[in-house]
Amino acid sequence: MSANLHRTSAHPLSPMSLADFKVGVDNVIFSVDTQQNRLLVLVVMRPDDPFAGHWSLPGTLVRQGESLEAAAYRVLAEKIRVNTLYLEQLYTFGGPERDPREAPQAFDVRYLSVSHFALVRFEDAELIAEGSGTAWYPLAQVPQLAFDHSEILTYGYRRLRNKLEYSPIAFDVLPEMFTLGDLYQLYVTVLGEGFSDYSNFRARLLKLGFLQDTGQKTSRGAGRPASLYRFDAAAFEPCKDKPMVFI
Amino acid sequence: MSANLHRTSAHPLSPMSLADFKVGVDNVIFSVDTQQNRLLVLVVMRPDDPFAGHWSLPGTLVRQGESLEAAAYRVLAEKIRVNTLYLEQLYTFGGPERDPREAPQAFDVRYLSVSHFALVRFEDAELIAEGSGTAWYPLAQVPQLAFDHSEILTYGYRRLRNKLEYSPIAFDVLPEMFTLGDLYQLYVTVLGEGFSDYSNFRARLLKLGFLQDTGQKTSRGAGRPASLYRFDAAAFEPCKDKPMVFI
DNA sequence: ATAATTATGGTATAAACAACTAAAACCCCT
DNA sequence: AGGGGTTTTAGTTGTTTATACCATAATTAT
Repeated sequence: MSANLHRTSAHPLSPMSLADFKVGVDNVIFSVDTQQNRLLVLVVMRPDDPFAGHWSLPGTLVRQGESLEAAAYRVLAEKIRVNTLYLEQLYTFGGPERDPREAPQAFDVRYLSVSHFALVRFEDAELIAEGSGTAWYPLAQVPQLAFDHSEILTYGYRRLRNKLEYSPIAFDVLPEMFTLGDLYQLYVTVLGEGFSDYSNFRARLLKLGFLQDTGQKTSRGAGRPASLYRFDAAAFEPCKDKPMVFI
Repeated sequence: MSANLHRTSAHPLSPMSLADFKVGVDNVIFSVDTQQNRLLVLVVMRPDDPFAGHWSLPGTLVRQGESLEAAAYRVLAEKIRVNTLYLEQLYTFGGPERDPREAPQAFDVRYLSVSHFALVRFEDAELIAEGSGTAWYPLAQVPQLAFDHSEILTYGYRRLRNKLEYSPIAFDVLPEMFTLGDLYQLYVTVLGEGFSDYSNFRARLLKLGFLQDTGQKTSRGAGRPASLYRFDAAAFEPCKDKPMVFI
């Protein structure tokens, strides 16, 4: 190992000191079932040890020449077929004790997890190889997960709430045209009630000015038909970094 | 390489597909010089190739048995002596082309940077080995940095602004007792003016109720003596996740 | 028709924001 | 000792915004 591998310190390295890593990505993939108003998380059954037979977040090890983001998209694509989604990096978990394969004496390999967070449209998210160990779980009913994945999930849920409050990610998973009721239901399902009643939510969102009325109406069951709106990304620009709702 | 190294996919691996990583941490270390009202960034001169003679963020490779956070604290401790600080993980940069040592054909090692963000108290941050390649630069005058470190710095500055707006990190680097003027100056130095004038800033912060008046006064030069306040962490709890100022 | 249901468009009240003004308590200088 | 400059402190006022609540419109179900 040559000295210039060491990037910033001027000290020469003792040959045993650097760790070698395998880097994985683990995805917290959320979806909102607007039929049943449930917030769902995608989990997979581990086929092999360690934690064989336990649920975990979908993940993979990063391949040669593959970016972290590409690996995250690949994991997602291996589990579900979906076109409409939002994905971003979440946090990197890398303590030396997070994986039981890293026995204290076995200092030859360490595992690092660059976790990602995704929100996908439930209606067109088609599970690949359903029944064989891939499942949507309502958030409150997700079982204990392998490794430190439960901790990652907690972190991801916090990010989801934050994103929904400050970013227009809802429109990445809503249909092209949607009603204000659809939008409100999505928010209630994720954030719970108590952030705003429907009437005030409506007034606030419309005032922000990035929802354009398409003129079309929809009639779904009883009640007055609702107007269909479209998200106007350009008109959203001034609203960036400002909260859309207050929790 | 045994099959159970592969963590979640059921497919067997071709032996060449996984990447081996060296993992580094690179720190964006900010400090506020309240004497001159300047926001400073710590940079170090690279002694070796690649980018020998260029400035970069202080960083190091992660050692065996060392957590990411521990590595970040170690880098910081190697460059400055400081007791009072805030540190958190920022983002992980890991594209396969971010380091020139990763030649397209040389797929044997990849470099990953788990960047961290820190804010330290300038008054008791003592540079180690000053003159020999460690320097505080005002943010606007930071030169082009090695690798993708300029991008990391931009990311870190965005995080700093965000943290200051929503979190009580200012009190991690202010003295135990401080005046409202001190606090305001810190905010102005980082955020620029235009978020609130001093009078309204005062009224807002005091109303939030987590600043307790110590009863003591300080007299620094001309003008009426200012009250000294202390940050009350317990009283801050209800204010968590609510913005302290509006940009 | 009538009731139930859902969408829409308000109002009133209280709180918060923004710009500004005035007083208080110190320093320094003559 | 007194007056001018400086900085902290404490407001005032007009405008905007959040919150709770209500009335009406347009549809489906009975």
